Amino acid sequence: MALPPVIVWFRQDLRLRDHPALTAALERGGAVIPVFILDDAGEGRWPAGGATRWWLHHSLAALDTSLRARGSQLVLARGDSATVLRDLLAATGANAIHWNRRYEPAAVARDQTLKAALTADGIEARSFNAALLFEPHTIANRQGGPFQVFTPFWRHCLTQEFPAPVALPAGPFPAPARRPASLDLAEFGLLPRLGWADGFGAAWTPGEDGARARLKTFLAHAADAYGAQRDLPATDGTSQLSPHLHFGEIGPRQIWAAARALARDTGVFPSSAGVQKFLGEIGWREFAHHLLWHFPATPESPLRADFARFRWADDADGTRLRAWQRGLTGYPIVDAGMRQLWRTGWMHNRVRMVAASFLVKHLRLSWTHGAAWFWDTLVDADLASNTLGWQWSAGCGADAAPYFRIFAPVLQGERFDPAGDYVRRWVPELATLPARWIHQPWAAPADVLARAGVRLGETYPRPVVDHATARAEALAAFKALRA
DNA sequence: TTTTGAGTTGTTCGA
DNA sequence: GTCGAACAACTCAAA
Repeated sequence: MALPPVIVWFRQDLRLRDHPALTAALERGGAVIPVFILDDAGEGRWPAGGATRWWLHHSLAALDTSLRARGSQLVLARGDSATVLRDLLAATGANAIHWNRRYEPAAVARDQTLKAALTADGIEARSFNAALLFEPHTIANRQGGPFQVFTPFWRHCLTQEFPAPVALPAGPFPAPARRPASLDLAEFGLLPRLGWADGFGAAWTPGEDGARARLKTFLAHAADAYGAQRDLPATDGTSQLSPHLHFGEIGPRQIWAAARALARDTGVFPSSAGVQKFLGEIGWREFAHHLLWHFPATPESPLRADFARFRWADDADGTRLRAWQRGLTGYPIVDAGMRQLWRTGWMHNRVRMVAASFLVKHLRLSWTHGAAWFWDTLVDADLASNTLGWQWSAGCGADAAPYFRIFAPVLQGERFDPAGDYVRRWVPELATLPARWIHQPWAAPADVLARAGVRLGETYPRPVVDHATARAEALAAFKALRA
């Protein structure tokens, strides 16, 4: 009598290496049935946005290819997760389900209910940690509560131990006697009907192999210089691992192990200040997930409750929001970022901060508008990171920027894109403007504009708000909140 | 137990 | 041109 098969429920862990749920299933010795369920309703208010759906399509294809190379294949299903899993149990004779945990409020609630119900019915439901260095409930301050400031959080984390990544299971994977039916990937309808994602494929390689290649390239070429280069949007100074991390094509423990391996040559860990800074970013991702787990209302509500009564600007017809979304604010660094986002599904981190500050401070539109737009357009849209980032920018979250920190778009452009290469690339109508004026075309002499073929208000917009005025109004509005 | 110092990413103003 | 101060308020942890 063969052992009953085990269902391995893939979610945001689309890899085979360092996959504790899969490894534990294989160790039982029976067949494994890998399944992915598209369950939008189960995501609560945050079903995957357009750009992440594009990524998910390709990542699922890559995972299926990897599984087929091991004699297995990914079962695709759509609908209520619990119902699908119950049907699969019945159809395959499986008596156990394994999954790696998620930390978004809707997923946590769903998984807890499901686990209790399955256990009550005698089905073994086991969950594992593949997404984080530490389980959120194991990291607490002296008072026993969650850290709300990054530095003490991370300092504390660095004193704690976490397991090494789980090795790639040896193949082939035992297949079940009865293979359940699967949808075709195309039936998920994850790819956009319109062509807005046409440029994504040139920029990204979704899937575990793509993630590993990206990490390898980054550690070999960019990590040591990360500290300085990461702030320059015209260069490839960042790791660009965020979408791979979101879908769990690679996990933080693997990244940690790879950085440690790199340090073997020097005998020092981390091997350089750049690597240390990069690992700190892994720490921020960790911080974001822990905060979301502790404060599940934060995707919609400010962590600092007094912000709920902040008076945002009136934008009833959506003019301001649309100008920001389309990259037509008249501030080149902001517009370049918003257009890079639209074209590639990604925006450089430095420019995200500038664009976010501009929306919240200069346009005084709620951070929730920005969070919603990023959620739909970023290939790395992640509820934990998106929430932390926007609340940080607005000054209403954990360890948030002080209200008077208002990024000056011209200054930021001149400081971090001094030659204007980034602006030229994404705002082609300014491409031939000299660097002296490229971050403030409205101030350029008429003959300079004419030679560059720029007609303000026609080929490129005038600034939607005046910086000095908007800054003063934002300072007053945010200060009033304090009173 | 209480006090104290420090804390991702900035800008402007005035000396 | 450079530099320090001011722009709050609160959490956390070390002393």
